[in-house]
Amino acid sequence: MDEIALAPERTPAEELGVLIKETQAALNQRMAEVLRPLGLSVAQYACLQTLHDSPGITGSELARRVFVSRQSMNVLLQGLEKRGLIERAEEPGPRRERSTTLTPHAAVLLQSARAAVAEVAGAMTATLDPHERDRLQALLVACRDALTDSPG
Amino acid sequence: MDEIALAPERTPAEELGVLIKETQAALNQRMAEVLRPLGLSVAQYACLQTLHDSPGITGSELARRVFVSRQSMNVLLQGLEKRGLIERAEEPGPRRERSTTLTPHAAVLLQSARAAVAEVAGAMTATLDPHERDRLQALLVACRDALTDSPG
DNA sequence: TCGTCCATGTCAATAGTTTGACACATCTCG
DNA sequence: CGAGATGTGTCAAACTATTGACATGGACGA
Repeated sequence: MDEIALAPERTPAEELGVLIKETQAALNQRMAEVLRPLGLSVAQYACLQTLHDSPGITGSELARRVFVSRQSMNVLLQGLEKRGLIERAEEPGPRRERSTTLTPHAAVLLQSARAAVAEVAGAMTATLDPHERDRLQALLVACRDALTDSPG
Repeated sequence: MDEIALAPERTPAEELGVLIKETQAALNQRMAEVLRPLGLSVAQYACLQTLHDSPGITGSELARRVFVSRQSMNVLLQGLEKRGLIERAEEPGPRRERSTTLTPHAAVLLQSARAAVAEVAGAMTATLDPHERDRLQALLVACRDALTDSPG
């Protein structure tokens, strides 16, 4: 009763691709859930967190790290500025860039957000021992680099 | 000169989270690049591929598997229908569902798309031997399940 | 020095997605 | 049998993000 196998099966590599998407989607959803009570979207959190790690960074660089266009990052920053979470330098910098930094208010909020996100991430890797975690990290780095290096 | 470590460092689990996002973003971008010449977006490809694996599936179920709302899946399907890639049953089914199937034209197109995507996925795992691939898959499954089981 | 090139910031238009709401059909349980 | 719960399809509005375009301000090389 089997159909003739004209349709090729899904390769292991493809299954890995959908698995990565599934995992990322689940992680994103859980993060959105725990960040919602704080009034933050995942993109906003990533923005604040990156800004905390690299203060005074430019908007375009921020956009690259968060994987959005610099235009959407701009509107995102406008929203955060209105809420008093960030401050942008008025004086245009070396090129034309406006240095962006977190306000004390944002630093406090970020602490709560970080705790919530860390809990989600911890739950994700709860069943993994440290060795397995390192192994997973190394394998993912290999996949990411293989994807980003090849195109040029 | 060290600042007091009020700001907690990023935990290994969190680094894993951003790594998953980076890998998924890179994969998505590469897929978009190779699918663009075929006139397909990544979402459209995922839709056709899922429909190929499970013919006659309902739109809502399709939306769940592709991780979009059933409303956006609806407009997505409308676009595919106009291009003659899918056909939706007029007769409302058991509940109110309209069975959706691929047209022969879509099957041909999907073959090219599958080949292109398989190449990208293969490049991603090129540096991994089969054993490492299986290990990565098992670890990702553990992470995904830990995220989807806990909330309920 | 000057012209070309690159990068940032921003505006406008467009496309894609989500949220909220409603009608309809089925299932389930009292 | 009947009322509520559940699931599907669809419309409208709001939101988010992308693409395209432009001005501005350095950087680099002839």
